[in-house]
Amino acid sequence: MSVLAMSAMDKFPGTSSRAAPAAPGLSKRTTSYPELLALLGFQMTASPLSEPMEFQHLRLRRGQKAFRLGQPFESMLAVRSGFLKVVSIDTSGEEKVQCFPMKGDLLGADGFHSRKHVSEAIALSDCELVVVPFLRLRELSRACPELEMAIYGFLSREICRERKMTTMLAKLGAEARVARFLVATARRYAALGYSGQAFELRMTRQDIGSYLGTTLETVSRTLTALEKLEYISVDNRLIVIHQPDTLAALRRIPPSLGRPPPAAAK
Amino acid sequence: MSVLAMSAMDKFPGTSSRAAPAAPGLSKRTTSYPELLALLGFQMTASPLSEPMEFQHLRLRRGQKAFRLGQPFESMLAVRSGFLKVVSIDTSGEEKVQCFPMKGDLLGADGFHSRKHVSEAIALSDCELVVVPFLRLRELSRACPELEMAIYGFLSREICRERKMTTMLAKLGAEARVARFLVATARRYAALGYSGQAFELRMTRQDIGSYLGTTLETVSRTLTALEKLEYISVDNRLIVIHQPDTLAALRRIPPSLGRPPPAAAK
DNA sequence: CGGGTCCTTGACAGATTTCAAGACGTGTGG
DNA sequence: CCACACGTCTTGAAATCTGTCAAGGACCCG
Repeated sequence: MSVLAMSAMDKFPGTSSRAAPAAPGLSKRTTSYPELLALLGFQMTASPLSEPMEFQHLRLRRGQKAFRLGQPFESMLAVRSGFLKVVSIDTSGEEKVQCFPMKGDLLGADGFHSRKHVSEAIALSDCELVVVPFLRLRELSRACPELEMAIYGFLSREICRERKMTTMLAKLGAEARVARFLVATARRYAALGYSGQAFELRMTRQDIGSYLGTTLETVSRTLTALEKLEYISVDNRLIVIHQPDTLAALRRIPPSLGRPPPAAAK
Repeated sequence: MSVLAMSAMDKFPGTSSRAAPAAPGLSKRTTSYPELLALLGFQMTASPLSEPMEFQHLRLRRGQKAFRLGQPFESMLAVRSGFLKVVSIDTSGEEKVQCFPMKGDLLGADGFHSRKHVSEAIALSDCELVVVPFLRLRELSRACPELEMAIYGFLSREICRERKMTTMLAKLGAEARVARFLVATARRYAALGYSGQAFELRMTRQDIGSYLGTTLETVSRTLTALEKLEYISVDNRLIVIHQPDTLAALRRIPPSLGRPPPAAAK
């Protein structure tokens, strides 16, 4: 029941050499500092480092956790490949999906403050992450003022994103939120060089509902309705977007369309 | 209609010596670096500065804006006294109250990223703010690594707060959100040394509704219901909290209580 | 004393959740 | 290869919450 109840039974990922079968582990592969900057999209003029610096990788299989609630915050994690969800768990046990990180995203910014992770990161597919130790980051930002600014910018961007999220939750109906989620997801895929037109959702309807502040039923119904309107095609988790602009601007679905008419039209 | 449409007609606050009657202005008073750190709650071991550093003040009268949408981001602002609201305005003109800063809060963290303000800060009362130029901050953090960490911590805390907000918006009903808003507001007053039991709201019902993702009517009705339950007392903007713990734990108000019964009880 | 803003309250429509049942899909073990 | 079990997804109907529209009252400022 307590937040701390679990901390004793969880191994810190990667610290044990003889890892349990289902435990995540450090891989022998590494990523160099310049590679890391490129992965995160920090466009900086080279790196003025005296010595080369390498960052270890963390491999996760589907369902494994990159970090757990209450675990001490020691590193940030950059996603090199794969898909995850970050779930916050408040004191009363309520869970909420906070984001769906993918390639190029950086996890753990929320832990800076309390020095403990206040959420869990769960792999939705096999993943390869780059471990960026907090202390290492501190050294680097000292040596390279541009990195410091980039980190400020990164954190600030995260704040902007969260504010957009609160605005979306506060002002839009559930259907519009689902529509925008699809568009946003499409854009993220497109930005990585994949198709922004057709893609596969890696999370369940329930995860989407949790993220968007609605129920899995509403997500499902909305997808069906959007398909009937021919804005999208849905085949289980396969999504094809036909009218991204319409979706992005959508505020509500006319009652008569897509949804079953109320028996007898009045 | 455009975001940029207004930028030309707005004077940058404090830059003109002959300020318009209703324009905010720089005051001659200043705050020293150590004072600023104390104001923001940064608990750091003194300041290893060679030369003393003073920060100018910005005075606002009720209704004036500390910064406007689209204005270049040059400074952060620390609240020394008074109350404000920060309102974001998206491309389609939708406004949403993002937060209600008060003494000790720092405004403008969202502007770091785009180098432009993406929101407006409006004084709900006369205010005195401390202007913290971005570039100055950069110098200081170079000289003082502890400050750099404090800034990371500050930004990280902001992210955590926003995440709590999205969780609240996503998981709680409107009545519970209003109840928690009251408790949170009470705690903020208490943290500043004021009474956390009785206080005055500085914002309108509409502002609260915008902040909480509901309507002013629902806010008003909920306050009335909570008063009937004797969890609080309401006298216009004066709030007295009788049962903070009950309020904090409240999830919904039983239909029969507080609200007018549906004509004939079934 | 006006005029305006802010607040309360009621009635109704509409959106969303809840509860329930069944279909679909996938992976496992026989 | 099939059957089964499980998690996931869809769909329906009813209950509930919340927004919308409307009207009146309270309050403040000039």
